[in-house]
Amino acid sequence: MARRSDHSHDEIRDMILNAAETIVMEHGLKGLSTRKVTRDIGYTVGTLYLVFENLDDLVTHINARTLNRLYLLLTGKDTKDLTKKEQLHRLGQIYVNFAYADPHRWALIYEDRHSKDHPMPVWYKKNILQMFTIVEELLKPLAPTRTEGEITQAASSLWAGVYGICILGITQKLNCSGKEYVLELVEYLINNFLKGFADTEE
Amino acid sequence: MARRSDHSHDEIRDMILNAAETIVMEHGLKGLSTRKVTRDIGYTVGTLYLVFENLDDLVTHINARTLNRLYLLLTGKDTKDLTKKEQLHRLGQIYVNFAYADPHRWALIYEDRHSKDHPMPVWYKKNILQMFTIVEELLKPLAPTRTEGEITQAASSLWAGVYGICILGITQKLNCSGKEYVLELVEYLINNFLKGFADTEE
DNA sequence: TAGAATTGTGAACAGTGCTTAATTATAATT
DNA sequence: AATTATAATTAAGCACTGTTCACAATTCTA
Repeated sequence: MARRSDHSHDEIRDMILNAAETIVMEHGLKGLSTRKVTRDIGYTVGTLYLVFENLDDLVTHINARTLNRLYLLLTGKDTKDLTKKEQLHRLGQIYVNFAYADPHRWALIYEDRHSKDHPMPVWYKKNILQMFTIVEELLKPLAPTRTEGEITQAASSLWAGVYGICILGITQKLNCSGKEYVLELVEYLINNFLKGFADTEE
Repeated sequence: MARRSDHSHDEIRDMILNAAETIVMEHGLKGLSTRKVTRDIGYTVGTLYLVFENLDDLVTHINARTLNRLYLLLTGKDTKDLTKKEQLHRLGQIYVNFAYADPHRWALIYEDRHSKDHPMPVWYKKNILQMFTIVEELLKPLAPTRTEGEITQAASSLWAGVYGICILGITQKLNCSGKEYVLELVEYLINNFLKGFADTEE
């Protein structure tokens, strides 16, 4: 059959993304396959390749969604009554909670390794780096004397660190992997880092 | 043919590990397959399953090798003339250099996700955690008043952070991914962390 | 209503992990 | 030395994978 128009191009795109996301949440990347996804939405493999370049492309788009969701969470809460330092800790908590809420979906962001032949799309890399700018904005007022380059460096350093704790926790590579313990570790890292970095106590 | 005895059980094991490691170094986990590995050593698939449980088991053993190599590097250098703080920085440098020397092989450690059905073998988890104890030993004299639990926490927090920087650098998820920049970030993290953590300047 | 355009299919290709019956070379026994 | 037993290795097979593409089915246009 053809042009069933049961669903528009964009609708199918969304259906595929939703179905794929569900599979990932339940079974991780290993459980994801083109046939499963399209079977779940009542289509066949070929259709997927009308909407996405290939499976990697689909994964990239799932991750873009995840990153956007996370971004909204991180920037959403009203935190004007908190000090910058407290806001940074809050950021860490949201991050860890997000990761632990759907480990598979979150970890997928860091599972797709883009080789030299298949590099990250530019728009997607922006999505990734967006994260760090949130941290930069919070670090700026904590160290007014620092240059922009130093702020960038500090944000990269600290937030990559937070990520590291988080992923090692979720993949059971720490001596203790419960969410509470990971939250503690993140708090600990931020605290100590700030003692070395911040000019003020605000 | 049978019982060729061209190679002993253990020899085949090593041949498989070597061949697999080579493939991983050149093409990453995605390039690794049972057929390729066994073809490379002049055997057929079945033989692999005589020596390893399955492909995941093989990967685990590759990683164990990598971890041991790394452990030897981290504990090998004579650093008695350095302060504890300097030794910690040296540790970070060795770690980053190791990762960048063979990114695929190093990253493989963090690519095998063990699910609940297939958890990490206990002996292997020990291999992983071994890393952190090196850091603990260096942190102890820097903060003599802290309890053992706090030292463990600090080491986990700091070294998971170092790992995070490293993996995000290698997988191009930082604004700048050169080795030199990653070395800077690691130095930065350790420096600031120690300012918050250490009791002494030694 | 005929023809053009588009949408979706599903078979095919080359690969994957893993299992297992059959085969064969050696070692042990008679 | 001939035979039997044993263990090593294979090759075929299963159910799956990503990806492509000639074709079929449907709708739009003329």
